[in-house]
Amino acid sequence: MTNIKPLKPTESELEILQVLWDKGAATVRDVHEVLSVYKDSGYTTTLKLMQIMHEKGIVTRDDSNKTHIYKPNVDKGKTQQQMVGKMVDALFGGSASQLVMQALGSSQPSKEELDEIQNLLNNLKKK
Amino acid sequence: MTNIKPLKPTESELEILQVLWDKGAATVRDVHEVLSVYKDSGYTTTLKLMQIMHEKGIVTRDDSNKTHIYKPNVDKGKTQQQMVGKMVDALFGGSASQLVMQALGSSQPSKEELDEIQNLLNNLKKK
DNA sequence: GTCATAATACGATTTATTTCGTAGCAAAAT
DNA sequence: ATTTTGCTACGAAATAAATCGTATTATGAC
Repeated sequence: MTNIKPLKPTESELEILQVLWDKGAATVRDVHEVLSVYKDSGYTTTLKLMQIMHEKGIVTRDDSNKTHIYKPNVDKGKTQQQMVGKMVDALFGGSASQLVMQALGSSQPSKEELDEIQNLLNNLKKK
Repeated sequence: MTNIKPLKPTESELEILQVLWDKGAATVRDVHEVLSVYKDSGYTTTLKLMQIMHEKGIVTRDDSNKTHIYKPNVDKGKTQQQMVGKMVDALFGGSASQLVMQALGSSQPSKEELDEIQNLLNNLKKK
């Protein structure tokens, strides 16, 4: 069972989840190493955040060894969906396609990405 | 001049901006009336928030009369772009097309919307 | 076995955000 | 003219989020 109620991770929690989703499992140090590339907060800050996330149930952890191993306990897709939904409501008057237009228009998607989107679009059109 | 630096409106500020973008201009009471449909914070809370937004330059106001008139001072499109960008970074590893896939996949776009997106897609492909 | 290293725990502080209460004032109603 | 109403100003409290410092402990190197 992975997440039931609409949790709303904070900004920092999201950054940490990114890493956990990417790696599948990681220690605090692993995560901190990644974050420290673009943030300059200290190690214990990351530690504290991950401890809080554990309390909240956002991550699980294996503390059978001295160095704990953390895993995400919320589904990436579900979380994305929730956050996108919130943004669509808050900023695009409920219209997801408006958001799509905005996102597509102001990024530089590669040919591969465009093809991928085209495929999805074709599938949607069939129905 | 409408906004230079990447301002990042808070959650509440975004709610207020929604109303201002929609109405073009509004008094504190106007805004509060709308918000109070789905929030239950008091009038002075809305007032204070709008005063802060004014200090920050997010809104302008005409205080030549006793009842002040507020207008948005950040561009809706720009703000959407910024917020979407933030979300793309925070949740989609920087890939806008991933966000697009997510948004498209989990909404039910109408035929018209799909066509509109297709057009945009065609334009992007030309380059 | 001692020491250095690297980890967790956790309280406290800082910073940001939201909320409200109270005071003061102008305009309208009586 | 007095009262009531509806507004702004603004300090302060409440809440939430992020940050850090210090204490403690386990593990591995020597």
